Amino acid sequence: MLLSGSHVTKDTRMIHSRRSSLPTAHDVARLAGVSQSAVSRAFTEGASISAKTRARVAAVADQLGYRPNILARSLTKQSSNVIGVVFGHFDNPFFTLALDCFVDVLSHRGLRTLLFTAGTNASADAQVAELLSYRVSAVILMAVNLSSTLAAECARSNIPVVMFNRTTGEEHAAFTVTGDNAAGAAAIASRFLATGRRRIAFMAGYDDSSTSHQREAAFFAALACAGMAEPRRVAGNYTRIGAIEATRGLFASATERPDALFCANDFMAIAAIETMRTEFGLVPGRHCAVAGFDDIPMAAWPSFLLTTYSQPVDLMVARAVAFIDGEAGGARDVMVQGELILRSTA
Amino acid sequence: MLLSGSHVTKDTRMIHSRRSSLPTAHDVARLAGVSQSAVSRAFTEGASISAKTRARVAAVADQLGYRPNILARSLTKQSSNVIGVVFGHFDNPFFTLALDCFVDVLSHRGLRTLLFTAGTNASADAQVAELLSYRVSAVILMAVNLSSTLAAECARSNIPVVMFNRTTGEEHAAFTVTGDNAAGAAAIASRFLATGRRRIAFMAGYDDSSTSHQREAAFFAALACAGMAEPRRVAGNYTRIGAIEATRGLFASATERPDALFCANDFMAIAAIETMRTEFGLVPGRHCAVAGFDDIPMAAWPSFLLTTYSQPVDLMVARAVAFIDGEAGGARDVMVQGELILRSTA
DNA sequence: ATGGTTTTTGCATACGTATGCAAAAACCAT
DNA sequence: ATGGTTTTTGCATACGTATGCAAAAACCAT
Repeated sequence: MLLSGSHVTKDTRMIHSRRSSLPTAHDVARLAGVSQSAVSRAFTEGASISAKTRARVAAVADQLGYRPNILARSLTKQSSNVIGVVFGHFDNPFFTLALDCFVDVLSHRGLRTLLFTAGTNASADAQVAELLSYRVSAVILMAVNLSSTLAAECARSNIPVVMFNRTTGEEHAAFTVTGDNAAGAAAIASRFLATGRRRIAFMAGYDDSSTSHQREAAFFAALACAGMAEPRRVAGNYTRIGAIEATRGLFASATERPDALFCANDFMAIAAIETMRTEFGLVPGRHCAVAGFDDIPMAAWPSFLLTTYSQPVDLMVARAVAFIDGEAGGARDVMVQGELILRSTA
Repeated sequence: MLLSGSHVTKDTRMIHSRRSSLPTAHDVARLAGVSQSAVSRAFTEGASISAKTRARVAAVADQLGYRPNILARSLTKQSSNVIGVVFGHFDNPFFTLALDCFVDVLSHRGLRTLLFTAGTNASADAQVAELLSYRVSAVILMAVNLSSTLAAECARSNIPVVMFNRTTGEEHAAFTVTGDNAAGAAAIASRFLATGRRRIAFMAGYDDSSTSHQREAAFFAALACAGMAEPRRVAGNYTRIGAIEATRGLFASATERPDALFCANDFMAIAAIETMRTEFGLVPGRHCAVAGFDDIPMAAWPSFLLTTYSQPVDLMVARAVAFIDGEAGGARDVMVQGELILRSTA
């Protein structure tokens, strides 16, 4: 009898429900001699239950390996504890850092992250529609856009939408968290002018990006204000290859080469630095000043030592999460201050 | 009457359920004059329903903005379509690339990604326990470890666990996908020897990492086989700062400096290259050969041009997903071949 | 038109949990 | 011990969907 392995296995399984899946609150209730309600209450903070029953339930639950089914809980609670994140730029460390930070901060609040990806400069409509059917508690869009119709649909369902590092033309379509694009661009313009740069160029991100637009506008305005002619403009589309090609375009003709270049983010600026060095033999900071935006960790690496304007990721993430928590005090658009970080490229 | 805005608002809301949340299948059924079952069937591939009813339901659903509640669906279907991913290394591009790839491949199969983070060299037990209560369909562990007891609990619940770029001592505790650590390390040893390197060093990852162990063992074995003395060994713990400090340790004394260094991954190798250059004035590839592991995109950047052994991310991800799909044909451990990528550092 | 076959439909119920409500139990002051 | 108050408990039901089953409808060949 002791050798009847299949019998033993079956017995063990029968402790749980019939399909060898995870045990339910009913299983625990039966074994603990209480009602299913009691089991539910034992796992609910502050529920009406005596310490004794809670302990008994906990013991049995432990024995069976019971954990409440969050799907079922979400169904009755009408809230899922899940935050949908739509993500686009895995190649840019600024965003992977922010994602890391988001997952971490959210998890400390008992919130989970359901991750979606959007094509680089596409709108996140498809992903957000999908997120709606997961009944997420909130949506975070990291550098992706959203149509106003879908934003309205989220609003109608009381699902807050936070746009991270992006703004939208629409009024109050979503919460927004951004760095100080205007101040940063202006600070970099000042730096270029103060260090005697005169043939200034700008490398844009991609067209649908509000950050690129705002940085460009403020940069151009600051230069115009100082009486400079309009700078040369190339587009790197926030990609490495785009930035490399844009840099080649800028320096192709040996005459009229720029002596200063502001790239709309660090990721492109680093590509520009490398291209200037290896393809044109230029020394960034001497032959041509280079500045970026974000202050990603890589900007401080000795290979680059990039001058840039910082976007404090931790703080931006904290602000975004405050929106979700409804702790933003009525604000809908938050701008986080950064600072000019001078290194050796400008 | 037309000015009675609140009345209008209330009316609009009443189309949906009472709490201004998303409409349900019952709402759609009522308006379309069919049963809730019909609505469910209209949204179920291959269900028994006439084209006419399906069209009518679709029209009403569209009008109301109805989407099936996936939480409820998961509850009845006993499967969630959600894959839990536990992630540790946001700083190493190899893993962010892999994560991007995972999310993409999974989404094309209708699977969603619930993302958790684990402390760098910690075990993922807490996260996996949490994942169990979300009734995920599978768990992917990216470079994190899992206790055998929790692996057993997953097995008991029929939840496949895939360890990505990590193996476990336990037999059959989980599926594993790895690169060819042994072949890669051996290839790099050969390269060092063939190019006349004699004072060879190795930089390990962290102690709990099977990849670091396997690369070290094969590297040491290959050198021993060629009659070399045991190489110097430092540990960079797979972090940038660790790698920088380890490099300083290696080159601190001007005598007995190594003339070749194999780092257990590219991320550390790049930090080593920078440190050698900027702090010791050495030219990687000339004064000291440097090799890494992974072939992350950055390894090909002109600033580094790192010789390395590749781990094809796409293929590794595809293999991991095959395990989840049960399409692995009974295999439990898969090793993906890479190749030695010669650039200028070795 | 008939009777048989196939398709479509709705009813009833299940999935696993949370919770309002009333009943039961425990407590407590006298 | 009593009656009142507070705490704890279980019952019943809801959350929103999927699906087996039987009934209804549609189809089809003669």
